[in-house]
Amino acid sequence: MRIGKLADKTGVAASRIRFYEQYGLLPAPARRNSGYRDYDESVVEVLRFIRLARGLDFSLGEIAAHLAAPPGPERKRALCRRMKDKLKQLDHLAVQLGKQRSLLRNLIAEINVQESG
Amino acid sequence: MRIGKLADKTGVAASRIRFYEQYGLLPAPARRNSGYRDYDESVVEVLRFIRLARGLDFSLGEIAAHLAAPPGPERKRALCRRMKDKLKQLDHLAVQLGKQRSLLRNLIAEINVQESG
DNA sequence: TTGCTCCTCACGTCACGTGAGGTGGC
DNA sequence: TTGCTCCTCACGTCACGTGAGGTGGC
Repeated sequence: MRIGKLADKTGVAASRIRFYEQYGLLPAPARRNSGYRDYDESVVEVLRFIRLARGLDFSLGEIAAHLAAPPGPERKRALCRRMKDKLKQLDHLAVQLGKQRSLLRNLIAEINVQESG
Repeated sequence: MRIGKLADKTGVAASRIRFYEQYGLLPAPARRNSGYRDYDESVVEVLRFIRLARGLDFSLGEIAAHLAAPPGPERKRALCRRMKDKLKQLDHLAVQLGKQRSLLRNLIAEINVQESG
């Protein structure tokens, strides 16, 4: 399958797929005589995993570390650790975001009381 | 006052202050014979405003637009509009963040049930 | 003289998106 | 032939941080 089809199937833009390949996240696929990339089905699952992980704000480096490790209980534990760390980061972010929002609401309330600014 | 003192007073790193000057957010200060920047007190307030606005995730472009406009009721209305827009963006972000967190919690729960991965 | 502060470039960061300029394939 | 897909560079994005290499000032 060509890159456009893969992009449609996974919801990952072709330019992004090429970027992941260059970055080393994805193996270089076979090429047709024309030079077009020719993917098989197995990469679909990998790309969907990457998409999920990116959606959870994992960096490409973290994703690469996971994909490079051999499957097994050790990798599973490492993944679990990463996810728990990430959850803590997101919790912290949520707190920050809550502060930003209440500060902003206060500022909006204030500005409507002042004479000018 | 030199840039180091200004950095201490405002909590904004000297490298960042220079960057804001180059970007056009801050007016170029006077210079001593040595070439050192020489600030007066008035810039402290401006920098603190920038710091507050950046903390609320306003872009430098948005901040520049506000600072470039002449003070008065029109600028006040524009600022109010910007703040309300920003609040909506932050509300949206909070929703996204909530989804990310619950997805992550589910994944963590799942992985502890599976045999391996 | 020492050591702290300051100066100006210039490059790196992160994860891509977007052209430019060219070609394959039905 | 048309028009869609694909190719490879190379540069832009955003808001800085971090050197390199040099100098002022007590």
